[in-house]
Amino acid sequence: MRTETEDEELLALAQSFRTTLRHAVYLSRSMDHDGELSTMQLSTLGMAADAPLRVSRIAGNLGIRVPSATEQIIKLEQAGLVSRHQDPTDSRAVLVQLTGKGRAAWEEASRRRNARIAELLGQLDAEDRAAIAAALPVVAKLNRNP
Amino acid sequence: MRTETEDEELLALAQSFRTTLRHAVYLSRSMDHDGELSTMQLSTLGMAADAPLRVSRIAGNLGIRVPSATEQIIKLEQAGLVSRHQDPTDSRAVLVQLTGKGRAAWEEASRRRNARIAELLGQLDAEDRAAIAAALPVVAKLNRNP
DNA sequence: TCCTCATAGTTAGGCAGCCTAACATTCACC
DNA sequence: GGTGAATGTTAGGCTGCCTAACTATGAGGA
Repeated sequence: MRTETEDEELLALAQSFRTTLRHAVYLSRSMDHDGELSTMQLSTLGMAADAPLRVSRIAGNLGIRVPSATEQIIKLEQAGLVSRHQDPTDSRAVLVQLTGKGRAAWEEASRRRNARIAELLGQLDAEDRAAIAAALPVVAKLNRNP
Repeated sequence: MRTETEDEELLALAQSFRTTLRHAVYLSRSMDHDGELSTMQLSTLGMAADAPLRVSRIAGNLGIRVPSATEQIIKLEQAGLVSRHQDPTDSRAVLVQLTGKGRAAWEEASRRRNARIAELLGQLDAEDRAAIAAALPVVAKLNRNP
């Protein structure tokens, strides 16, 4: 059973969390112009980097609908970064695969973006960095729950 | 002077941070349909809640350009949530002020959104919540630096 | 005073990214 | 073999951001 005080503390934490979520979105947006690839496109490439992936899986992982994913993938295809093939085990499905150019672009953009974030995090002292490091896995949990 | 190992650790942290940033954006987007007000609109109302605010200040706080802020504010005005007045001390400037209806809508939406986040955070154990709480102020620092 | 430059905001036009609805195709199962 | 589910694509629309161009006002010097 939860007490009233605990509920109030939780709400206060939620309030701060909400503000920080907004900050995170700004941060993310400010990172979004490191070159030609948007964050979403970068994520898409990153997913397909390990193995060819279905459109529906990409959409699911990105948290967007299938038509929106199709749109992004078509753009990436037109840029020569991915190729689309029919899934041999299910002709309805389409497998999205990185091209050589796509892999190179992904690695380069990924490297550059990590460097920019590292620079940002490098301005923090060790204690603050530790706080960040401890919180990262927890945020991932939050996304799996709902 | 920074060692190579430290640099590598920093890059690894940056990589995780980047992933989590994406998670945060998803979380934020999933919160974005709790009613009629978008996150940006909610933030705008929140800013004007304390005192009437200039359009340029709102844009700056939101991290967007002035014309984009004007657009949002006009929508809020049309919805009857804010009013716009010429600044008496500078006729070029426009002060954005909450209406009664705007304040009520903001409080209601804010309360609802906090409750949803609290519910999410409530699923975490105390240790995880502490990790989140410790990291929140650090993210705010990151936004002030760049 | 008047001229010039800076500042505040709006308008116009464009683009990216997301959505739903409707559709074709294929699969799975009875 | 026929029916319903699953996978993508297409079409159309909306939101929210941007830059460029404009108006109006303020500030400061010749």
